[in-house]
Parts: sequence; C-alpha cells; structure tokens
Amino acid sequence: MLKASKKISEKTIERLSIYRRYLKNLQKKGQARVYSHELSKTVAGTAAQVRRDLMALGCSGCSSKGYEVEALITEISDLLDFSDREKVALIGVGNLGRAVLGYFSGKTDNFEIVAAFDCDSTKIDRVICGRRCYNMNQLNEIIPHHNIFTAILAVPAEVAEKVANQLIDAGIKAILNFAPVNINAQNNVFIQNIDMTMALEKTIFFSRQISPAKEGQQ
Amino acid sequence: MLKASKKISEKTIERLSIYRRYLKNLQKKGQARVYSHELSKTVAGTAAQVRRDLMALGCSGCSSKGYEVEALITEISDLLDFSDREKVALIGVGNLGRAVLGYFSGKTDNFEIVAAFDCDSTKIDRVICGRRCYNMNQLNEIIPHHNIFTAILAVPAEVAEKVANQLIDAGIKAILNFAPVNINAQNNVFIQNIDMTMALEKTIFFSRQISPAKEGQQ
DNA sequence: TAGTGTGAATTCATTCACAGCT
DNA sequence: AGCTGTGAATGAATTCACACTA
Repeated sequence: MLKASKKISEKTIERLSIYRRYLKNLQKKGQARVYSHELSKTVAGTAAQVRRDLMALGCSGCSSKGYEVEALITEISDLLDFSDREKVALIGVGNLGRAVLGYFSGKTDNFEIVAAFDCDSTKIDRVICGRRCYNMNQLNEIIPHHNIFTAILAVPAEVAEKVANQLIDAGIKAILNFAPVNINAQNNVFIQNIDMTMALEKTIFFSRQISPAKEGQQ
Repeated sequence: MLKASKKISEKTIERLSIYRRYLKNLQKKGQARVYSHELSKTVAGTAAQVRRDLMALGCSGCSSKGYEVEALITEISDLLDFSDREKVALIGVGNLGRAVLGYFSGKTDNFEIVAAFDCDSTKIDRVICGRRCYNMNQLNEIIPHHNIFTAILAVPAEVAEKVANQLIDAGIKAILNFAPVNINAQNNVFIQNIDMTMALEKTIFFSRQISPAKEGQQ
C-alpha cells in the first residue's frame, strides 16, 4: 500500500478503470493476451494512448505479442484498489439513490455500498435494496466506525453542499456527487460530479450539430 | 437557427449548460447582474475561464460591472436549444431508466422525455412515470414520427451496442449512454457516456490519495 | 477601483514516428 | 511482420498579465 507512484493523471485513472472492466471480461472468456489497439476501442482512443497509460502504470508484463490479461488486471487493481472490498456510503435514498444502489448491487467485486442514509423518517431503519437505511444524524457514528472514506451523494441540490460538509466532518475523503451544484470542498477532499442534466443538454446540443466526433465520459 | 458559430469546444458547451442553470436561479431570485468570478464557482474554475467561455458565445451584453443575467440566459439558450422543448427518447425502463425518467420529470423546461421503450413485455404499453412504454420494435415508427434526435440508453451492457445501432437506424443523432461499454458509432452520431462504475472507482481511488484537487464532470 | 477582453505564456493530453524486440 | 516503448511534435485547454472601460 505504499503506492504513491509519482503522478498518474485523472484521465489515465479513468481509462485504467475501463480497461480493467474489459480485461475481466476477456479473462472470463479465457483470453490470455491483448493488444493495445484492442484495449483502445474500449475508450475510443488510440493504441499509443493505451500504451502511455500502461507505461504510467509501470507497465510490467509487456512483450512484443501484446499484454498479459491477468498481469494487467493485477497491476491495475494494485493501483486502484486499497482493500479487497472498499466500503462506500450512500446519502439520499430517493429515486436516484435507490437506482444507484440497485445498479451497484452484486455486479461488482471491488467495492460495496455498506450503508445508506436519509433524513426522511419513513425510510429510516427500513431495509432498502438489502441495505439498512440510517438516520442522517448517525453519520458521525457509522462512517468512522466502518472506516468509510467514500460517499455517493444523491440528495436534492438545495441541501447538497450542507450534507457534503457533514460527510467531510464525519471523515469522508471523496464524494461522488449527483446533485447539480458545485460542492465547494476544502482541500484534501475529492469531488467527482455526475451532472446528468448537463450531460443530457450537451447530448441534445450535439444531436443537431453536423458530424461531430466520438466522445468519452462527461 | 443558423447558429454554426465556428468552433466551441465540448468543455465550453458543458460549462455553458452549468452557467445557465445557475443563471436561471439568479433570475428567480431577482438578481440582474453577475460577475465572472461568481459564475466561475459553479464549475470550480477561474474567472478568466468564464470570460473565455462567454467570449466564445459571442459574449454580448458585457460591461465593466458584470454581465446581465437575462441576456446571458438568452445567449446560452440560443446556442444550446433548438426547439422550445426538445424531445428525447428513453431506451430501457429498468431501475436506472425509471430513475432517469423520474429525475428529469418536471424539473426542466427545455427538454422532455416523450417516449420510453423496453423489450420486456410486462412493461410494454404500461404507463411508467407518466410516459407510455413502447415495444422496441416500434422504434422505427415512433422516433421519426415525433422527430426525436436524442436518446438516453439505459439498457444492459450486453445489448447496448446492438440497441444503439437500432436507434441510429431510426434516426437518432446523439445518445446519452449509461451502459458501461463503448459504443462504436459511425460518424455523424454523437455518443456521451455516463459511466457510473468508472466514476465510483475513480472516486474511491482518490479517497485514499493525499490532498488531491477539485474536479468536474466525469 | 474593480471589473472585462484578450494576446501571450503555460500546462496538460494526445498523437506521431520510429527504434527495438520476438 | 507486427507488435511495444518512448522522445519529440503537436494540439487543446487553461491561466497569466495587463490594457481598457465605466
């Protein structure tokens, strides 16, 4: 866990996550090796870009007949994963929160949503998608107690910043934010936004543009 | 509608969408003017970046005491919107699709999800979140008939590419893709990905890094 | 005085192009 | 022959810095 590894760009981290998902599929199918040009298709990029990304990783098991699937998965996982199953909290169990919970349930092996929180008393203490829903005022017990450092924020925009600050006080170090507002986080906290409205407006915009190019990720 | 305007970058389009949302809030509150440094907070950017973005727009009503809120909204809307309420189709009415439908219902005034599609016969012809759910094999009638050019793809990864091609055949020009696979679209079609698993893995990664910076949008 | 507009400088990401390996 | 590894070139996005304006 003495990772550190000088400086891998965010863009590269994003692509490594996508490569890994694809590699795991290859592994399931029994394919032992991949070429960079094959991986490049998963991110709509070039082979050279893939090689650069893998170089940043430390690259390892490279030969002139492609990369070893299993070695790459191990390398990427060494970088991206800290514990076997990273614990994540979900804040906000409305439509979107429940969908997110459902979406991530079962289909992954390197992280897990272990607790959900809401302030709606009709949800508290109920079990939703297999997760117990806690009261927001229990944040300060449960988050440190379970050693949770990552939270998914799926609350209304009006309260997002306030809740984010509560999360940070409780020890959260990174937030995946679905609320359509910027969270002005103090340093030392990472905010990743998923702004669905912006993404859809952008998509609509390009639906009327003449022959634009491909694209990747918000 | 003879927009064209040489070349506005994707990043700028994204930010303009975000500025507009914020500007509409200001307008509701009755604020008539904004400074670039105020807008910059909505995207975790700098004032200079905002001014550049607005310059790309054509900028208009700028003075030395900030920008006019209403004029900016008009300018941005002239660029981003084509019709009053752009029509969008939703493909896949599972958990995620329903959440997306719920998320966008009512809360917006410049686009609307007018049709939903699924291949699950228990959903077809039912009304879900106020939208009639059609059979996938009706794509070719309904999409051209309603002049729909934008689709939200919320189907399982295994079928995403196949369905995307059906959409393109039906006349769709841009796709907001939630499936965790790259869609290898022919030219002239725009694909915007929202990869929630990648976004969460990235967030988890940074939860353990020492003091990283802020961030915007997938 | 406190903002905007913008050329120039900088930083960051991607692609090229080619040597080296199998 | 067809891949990888990588310095060098290019291109895109951002920030600097300062003249200009009300």
